[in-house]
Amino acid sequence: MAISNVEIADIFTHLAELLEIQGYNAFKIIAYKNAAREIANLGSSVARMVEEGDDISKLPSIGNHIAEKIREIVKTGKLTQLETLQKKFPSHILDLLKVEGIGPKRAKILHDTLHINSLEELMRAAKEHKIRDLDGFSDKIEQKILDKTMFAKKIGKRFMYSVAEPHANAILDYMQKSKDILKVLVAGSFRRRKDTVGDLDMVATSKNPKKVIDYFVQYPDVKDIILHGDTRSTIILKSNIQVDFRCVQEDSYGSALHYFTGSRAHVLAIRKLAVQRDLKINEYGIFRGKQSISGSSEEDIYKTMGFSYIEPELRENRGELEASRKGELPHLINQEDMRGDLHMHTTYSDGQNSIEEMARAAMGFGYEYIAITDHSKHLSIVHGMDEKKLRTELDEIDRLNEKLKDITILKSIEVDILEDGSLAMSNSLLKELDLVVAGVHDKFNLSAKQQTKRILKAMENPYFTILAHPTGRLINQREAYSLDMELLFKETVQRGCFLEINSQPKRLDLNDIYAKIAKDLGVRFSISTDSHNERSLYYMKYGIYQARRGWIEKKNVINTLPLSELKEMLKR
DNA sequence: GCCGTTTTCGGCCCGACTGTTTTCAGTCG
Repeated sequence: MAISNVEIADIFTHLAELLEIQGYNAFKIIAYKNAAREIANLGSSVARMVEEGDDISKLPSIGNHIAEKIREIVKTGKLTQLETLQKKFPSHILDLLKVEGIGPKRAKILHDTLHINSLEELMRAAKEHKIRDLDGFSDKIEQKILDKTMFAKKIGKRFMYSVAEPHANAILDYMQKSKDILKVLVAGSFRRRKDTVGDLDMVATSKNPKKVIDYFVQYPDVKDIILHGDTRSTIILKSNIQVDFRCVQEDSYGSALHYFTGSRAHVLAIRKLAVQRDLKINEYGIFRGKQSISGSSEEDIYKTMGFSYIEPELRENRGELEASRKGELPHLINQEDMRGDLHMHTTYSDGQNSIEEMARAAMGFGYEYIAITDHSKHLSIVHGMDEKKLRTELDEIDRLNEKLKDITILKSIEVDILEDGSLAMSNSLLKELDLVVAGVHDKFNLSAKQQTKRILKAMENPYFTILAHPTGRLINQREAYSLDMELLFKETVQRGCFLEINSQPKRLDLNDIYAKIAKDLGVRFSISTDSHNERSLYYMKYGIYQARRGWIEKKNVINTLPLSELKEMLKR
């Protein structure tokens, strides 16, 4: 399997950080970081481009030097320059940078004078008061390091969107009660609906920022106050989520919101364009000389720079600026577009509610149809159905469709794709179903070649309809299994199958980057909840968020279709 | 190391907060 963009990007990030600690030219370091970001965001596989002889030095932020390094990485799987550096600096030294208050300069001093290379060694040195007398340190900084090192070790993970969400809503609610606040919003990756959130960024307007900040740090759920200035503050909640708060005057709201919504890559790209036009953009507005010419709303910012409004989910510098300028931005899908949910479980397998309970709950969402997709019987699935049990379930669905007039229950199954690519249910039964959702639930460690072959073999079955959670990743728990994604996407289109965007908060699989690649190759999707009880049907919104980040439109999604059209679509 | 609608050289996004700083370096986002 060729090396992934993320792995290549990581190599350049590590290279940049190690060079930074060594005190190399700052702009060279920025160049490596820019290259890393560009590669991580790229829609197509860099390794594949290299193998096919494309000129990667034409890519933004990639010149001849970095292109040569990339070719070395693709060819050998590693970068000699980085290996050499790592021999000099143990890999754990980069952990020091995760401690609040330690940047490259202080990390270098700690390494050079006290030979500190890990968080453990840092903590020991701080406890023994060896740090306070170093150049650039003090007893106060030493104490801060001691406090923060504990924290750095605990964290290091991003929070799932659904975990951050209630905290974001609660603190937003609290801030709205301040009488000094005019407007307030949660910006950052949360507003961009990213599947994981590193911290929460809040932006507010007020005539009296100081008062607002003082109110902010009194939030009852605060564990620690990191920073407490006149216009900004940073706190840590008891849940260990960091919240950055920024307060500006009302005529700067648009630019502040834009800046703190990010992404960094998106904002930097626009700032560069501004510089080319002799303008300056900061969080207070767009300036020509000292004259502010824009800033009160985001629409204003984009218009001044010659763009149509760009939805937060698209702001990743993945082509949205060019698309906006050309008037080719997608019309992103909305929750209201959904007419049904095509993946859910009942007590027939590992779900907690009956078919009727699930159907009635779905009616509450205004759905026209649902598909019941209980598990097939297989070693890895608890309470999976055999043929007899599925037959019983189908009979019950017939009775319920007679009884319930406002919703149609489609007959389906979540069938296992076995290691040899066959499906764990006989075709004589599968052909009676309206659709077949199939998924991989074991043998995650096959090689990319084997895993891809397994799934493509399964798709040869004429009753195969939708591939469930295509990469199997679980956020913060399990990596995606190795697959040749582009081949999978092309074959999916070729065979008239569909890919799922699974809305479970810990799955969100396909993710945004793959969804966009797949869409561009003509793949159509099902966005479904994989609900195991009636309460989780609302997960649909998380799947929609992920789809929007993947530039997905209503027309790309089959469960936005009216039932009659959906049925046509499901015929292979 | 990258990049170019005055440039193949000389720039590189921009500002707030902290510490102990009397004018700024380091860090962070």
